[in-house]
This record gives sequence, structure tokens and C-alpha cells, in this order.
Amino acid sequence: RAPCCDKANVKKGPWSPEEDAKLKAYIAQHGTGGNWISLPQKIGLKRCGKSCRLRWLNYLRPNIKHGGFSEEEDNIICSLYISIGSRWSIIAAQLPGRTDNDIKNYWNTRLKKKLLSKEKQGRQAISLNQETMIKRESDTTSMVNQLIPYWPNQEPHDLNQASITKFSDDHHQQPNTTTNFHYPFDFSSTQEQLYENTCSQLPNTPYVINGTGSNLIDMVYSSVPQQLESYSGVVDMVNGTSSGTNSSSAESTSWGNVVYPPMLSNFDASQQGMLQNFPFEESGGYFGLH
DNA sequence: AACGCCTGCAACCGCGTCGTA
DNA sequence: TTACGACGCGGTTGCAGGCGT
Repeated sequence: RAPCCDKANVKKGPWSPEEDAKLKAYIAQHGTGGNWISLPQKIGLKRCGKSCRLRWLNYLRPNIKHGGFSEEEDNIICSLYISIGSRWSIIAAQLPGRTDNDIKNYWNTRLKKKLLSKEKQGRQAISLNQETMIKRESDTTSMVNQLIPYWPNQEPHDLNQASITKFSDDHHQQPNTTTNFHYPFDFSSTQEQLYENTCSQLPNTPYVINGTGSNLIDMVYSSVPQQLESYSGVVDMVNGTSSGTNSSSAESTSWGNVVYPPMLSNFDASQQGMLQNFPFEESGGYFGLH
């Protein structure tokens, strides 16, 4: 693949205030012109077009918020990460003023650790309930395996790629009011919308639920040990026989600081498929049966 | 004070996808 | 249909500042 610019003649590294000013002034007056590659030449910047784009999107464009993530935002990020994984641009679309890069950094440097520490606490509680848990996991394994294939009603190639581009473009321009969820999530009203959005964001995601189904269970158990009893209801919800005492299928399910979506729809089944990729494996097989 | 390690963040890189000629 | 340029995304890197010894 040919390089996007002349690597030898472009400046790399941190941006100077002068460069920022040039880029900002030009875009304020002309917009990006739909061509980032040629933009640096137009304004006399010795920068790669991609670098200009990144600088604008992550730092210079208006209404950018840096740092100071609120508890609300933490919860939204965690919830969405659990739902869709490391799709930072999608997650950023739900947090006006936040950039995907910011969220990614925040997750990697702080949030992940925060959750891992909760996991540790949860592990301790789990050991007290291990016998009960193993029985439930065993029950759930056979149940979750029935959810194959991952996209029960929609073939991946049917998904609208145009909407993906539109969606991701929009979130960089301004807060997208049609996809902007507010915390605490009201999944009873937004679930369908999130499902649609997520479908359109995951055009060819080959997730297939073929694992043990223990990931979600471990996560829930470890994150919120005090809710162990309530979880039995969730298992039933997945099975389509909502007999739990905690939530109905239409309600959001919130434990502690992390909000988990309800688990009945196709979307929810898909979420569990994605959970297989939930990368909390640092401690070595966190999601396995140990 | 000096050194080394750690952390957080800005920026870069490579690749997949899209649009178009 | 295909080739190519451009865009967008996620993973990774590198650096600066903080902190402990």
C-alpha cells in the first residue's frame, strides 16, 4: 500500500500552537473541504493529512471535553463496552463532547483497572458461593448454546453500511440527538434504537454464541457479588422465562455501578455473543471456569 | 538532588471500507 | 469489474510529567 503522504517531508510529533492556529483558522473559514490529504498543503502545514484530521477531531474542534469523566460517563462507557466491546467511535457517539481516542485512553488507563479491582472483590465473594454458581453455570451453558446463530433475524450482509458511515461521521460533527442516550439508560425505550444502531455498526461481526456462557455470569457475579441471588432471575430471563424477582424483560438491569441491559431480545443475545471477546483476561482466564 | 519507574495522553500506524473513475 | 485514493477506526507507541527511592 502506498503511503498516504511523503513521510520524509512531514513533521511528526506534538503540534505547536501555531500549527493548531493555522488548522483551526482554515477549517473555521473553509471547512475540511472533504479532503484531508490536500489540506496541509493548502495551509502550508508540513503535516500528514491524517494527522491534521486527528488533531482536529480529537483536540481542536469545538465542544471537546477533556478529562474529568463523571460517574455517569463511566457507567455509560462500561455498559456499552460490555455490550459492544471496543467500538470506541460508537461509544463516543453516546457521549457528546468526548472523542473515541479520549474514551479509549480513559478505558485503558483507568476504567479497566477500576473494573478489575471490582472483579477481585467479586472473586472473593464468589468463592463463598462457588457451589451454587457452578450449578447455575452448568444450567446456563446448555441454555445459552441454544442461541446460535448470532443474528437470528438479520443476515450480516443485509446491514446498511451507509448508515454506519453516516453514524460515525455525525458523531464527529455534533452531538447526535437521535442516537444520544441519557443515563441512567431507559432501555425500555432505547433498546430498540440501540439495537438498530449496534446492528448497523456491526455489519459483519461473526460473533456466534458457542461458548459456555459463563462470561457474563462471571462478570455479573464478580462485579456485584451482593446481587448473587438476583442473578438467578437473569438466567431465567435469558432463557425467555422471566421468573426472576429482580427485573422484568423490559427493564434495565442495574447492579452497583454498572448497568447491564436486559437480556431477552435478539440484541441481547448478540451482546452475550460479544461478551466472549470481553478482554478482562489479564488475570489469566477470568472468564473461564476455575 | 538525581535517578529510574510508572502513568496518562497525544499522536502515529496499519488495515478495512467506501467512493469513484 | 477493478484499481486506487481517501477516510475512519482500533491498536500501539513514545514522550512528558509525577512519584518513589
